[in-house]
Amino acid sequence: MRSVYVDDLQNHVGETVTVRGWLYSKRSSGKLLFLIVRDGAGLAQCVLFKGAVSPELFELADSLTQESSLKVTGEVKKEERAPGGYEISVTGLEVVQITKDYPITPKEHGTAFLMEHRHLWLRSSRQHSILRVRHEIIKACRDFFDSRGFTLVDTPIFTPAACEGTTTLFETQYFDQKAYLTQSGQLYNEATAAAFGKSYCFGPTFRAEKSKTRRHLMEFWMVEPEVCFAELEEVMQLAENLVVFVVQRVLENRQEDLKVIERDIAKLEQVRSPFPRLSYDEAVKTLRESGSGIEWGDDFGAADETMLSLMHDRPVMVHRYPTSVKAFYMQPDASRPEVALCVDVLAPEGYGEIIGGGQRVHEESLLRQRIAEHHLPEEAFRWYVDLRKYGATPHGGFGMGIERVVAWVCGIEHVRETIPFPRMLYKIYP
RNA sequence: UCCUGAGUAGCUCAAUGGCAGAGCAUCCGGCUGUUAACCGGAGGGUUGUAGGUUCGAGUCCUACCUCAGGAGCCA
Repeated sequence: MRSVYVDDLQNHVGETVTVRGWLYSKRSSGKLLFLIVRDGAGLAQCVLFKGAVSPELFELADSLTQESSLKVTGEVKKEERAPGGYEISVTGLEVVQITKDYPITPKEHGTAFLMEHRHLWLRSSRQHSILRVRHEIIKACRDFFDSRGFTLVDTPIFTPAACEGTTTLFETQYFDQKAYLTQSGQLYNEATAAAFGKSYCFGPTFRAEKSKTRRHLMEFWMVEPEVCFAELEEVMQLAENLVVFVVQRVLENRQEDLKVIERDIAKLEQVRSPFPRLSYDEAVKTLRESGSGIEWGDDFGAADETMLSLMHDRPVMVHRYPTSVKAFYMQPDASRPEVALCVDVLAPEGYGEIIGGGQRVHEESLLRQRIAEHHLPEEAFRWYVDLRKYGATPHGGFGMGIERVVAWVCGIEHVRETIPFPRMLYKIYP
């Protein structure tokens, strides 16, 4: 018998096919039995009339429990009343395993309970849709860079030194020496960009900060492009184009999933170029007028970022932060060295920072000075300084946090639902 | 790390210091077009842990544990 996936049923109307999957739910009105079968591609309603099938088959179907694995065979019919528009009239059923006491029932549950059962929660339609949007976003990022001449060049997960000296890193043993899990591929990207002209990396990132908010994970994914000869303006344009492209692709390909998640599509349709741009100076002025106690020189607090994010209907780009609140490698503005040539992209609707980046220091002497000022180990950065000795160019790039983008695009509260198995503060199960 | 809140049936939640409850799930019965189906019945409890106050504690007090929300921290 021909096995098909549920999203392909429309091409098999009138044929007898087999669907392999799990029982999502069951409804019965006496001699009429509806099985909703989930196969990963979709949900299919399967129907049995007592009398029209053998008593054994009806009995077997009636004994199925939620999440039992099975192979169901029957004729595909177009049926308006069925979710998805197609229905299978069951003529055969093979039970692979009867499931007992599946913990997640069709009723409501708290997030603590659901996170404890994350390995099973992934089967629920809402979680399933969120992760399909995540897949689309990741694929869109790769397509965006691949079609613009970027080369994917992966950067290492194990790194030899606490590079920036700012974030707290996860320390691990690397034979007889200490190593740290990467907090960013950016420094290595600068080396690969000088080899490939423009490059990007896409991988997991680790931060040991004890952050406990809806925007933070200990392990998350970042896509980081780096472009030689690019100055701040070019970096900002690239970031804007990427965000527009990604949102557009989700709107094109994942309408069904956005519907399941109940996302307000109109808000995403507003995400078009050009994005509003705001210098840090202007942002501080606006925030102070709105009642924030922020002083020039402070980094934005969570409330400030949310406020800025709520002021616009599309992502807003904030550029030229004070050099003192940014990383050591940020290139200072030549006309105003107290500000850095950097940019953050804040997603609308209160979601906040999804991208951070800018132009990097490209002069050897200035970089050496910065390394000294930040008390960073000179030896660990020897290779990084080398990049400024051999064919230095102005260059820049940014990092985009995938989970924050998924949370924003899906319109969900917390980043923990945007990654299959979130690593949270003190929580590493399952 | 700090602040706030919550832990009661498998799940989601009620219960003025005075008999431990409901809905869903499970099991049994009924129903030929259901959409979180519906209707009837049954079983299901060391009220997070340890101590204390009280004639009497799920409820009040103390400590601890766990979870949630937020802050700080965080290219």
